[in-house]
Amino acid sequence: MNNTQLQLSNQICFPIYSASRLITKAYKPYLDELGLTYPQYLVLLVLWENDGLSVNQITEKLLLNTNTLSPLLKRMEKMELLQRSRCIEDERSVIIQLTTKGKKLQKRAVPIPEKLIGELLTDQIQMEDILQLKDTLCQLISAMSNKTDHTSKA
Amino acid sequence: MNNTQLQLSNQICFPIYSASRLITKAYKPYLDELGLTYPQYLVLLVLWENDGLSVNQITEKLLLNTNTLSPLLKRMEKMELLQRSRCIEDERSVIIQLTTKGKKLQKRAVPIPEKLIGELLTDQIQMEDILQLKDTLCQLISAMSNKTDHTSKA
DNA sequence: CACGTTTATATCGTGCACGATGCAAATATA
DNA sequence: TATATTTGCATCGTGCACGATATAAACGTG
Repeated sequence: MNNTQLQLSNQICFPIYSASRLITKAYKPYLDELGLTYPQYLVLLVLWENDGLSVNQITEKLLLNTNTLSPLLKRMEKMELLQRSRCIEDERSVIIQLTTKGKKLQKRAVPIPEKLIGELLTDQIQMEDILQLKDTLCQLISAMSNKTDHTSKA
Repeated sequence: MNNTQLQLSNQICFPIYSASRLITKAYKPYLDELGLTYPQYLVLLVLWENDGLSVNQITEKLLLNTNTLSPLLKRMEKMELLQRSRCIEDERSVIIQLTTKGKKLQKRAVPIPEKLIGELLTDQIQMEDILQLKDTLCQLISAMSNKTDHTSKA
């Protein structure tokens, strides 16, 4: 059986999966300097942009579930990057707020995106390609994220 | 501080990361029927195309390390999808061979890629966009995978 | 042929992802 | 206002990913 459909080289999903892993790996040396993992960096990006969000609001922005974010946020609290506190108006909600240490980290994170882009660009890949890649991916994401909710219930 | 660079919406890596997770999730219902995870499915894609490869040869095709594949292959052996055996010429190598059960699964996997593509296509995203997406990603991957070797050594 | 080096694989520890489930606060409905 | 339902978050178990390390086989060099 020689199924063209099943050849690895013809799969669209495998390049996305591999690229995601390789890019996370490319981030690592820069994030290591800040003592962060890639998902932790994503949480900080959200909070730097908008501090004091609830756990649920962060799950919506990152398309992650609470069962991923809860332990992640606890680790970040232990690292003294942020503080978790129950919302007064709604005791179910947990509000995440940056500590001074968490806020200060932003300045050191500023140069990272530019460095990463620099590593991605080659003779073959121009900035224009990257932007188009991003555009297509975002359309894919919005098409797919409609189909799944982000609670951890089936 | 209002850093455009650090806005989540301006990151190229976040869409790749999210798309990868969402696509794996889209595969899940189909792979559940076969009792497979997405990485296990990838291993089978490789073996269906070329049975009897060594662990190292599989790591090269999937850009994964042995410390990821070793336990994964052991689980698949326990599932009776494949067999692991030391190579006779070189006792260091482990040869992976599909069992009858592993080979039979291919027939049930054939319709999966087409179904997935069907879910990705919308008014906004045509087949042409998907193919270009794949092309750019593959160039990114080849650019990045040159920078890292796939052993688990630093 | 001894011995240092490389190569192929495995093990360990940590941190995601995520389905399933639990629980308490808030809300809706009878 | 009791009770059922929904909502927000947490916990648990399993399976990746991956850096660090270990181990044995193969290889290279004197």
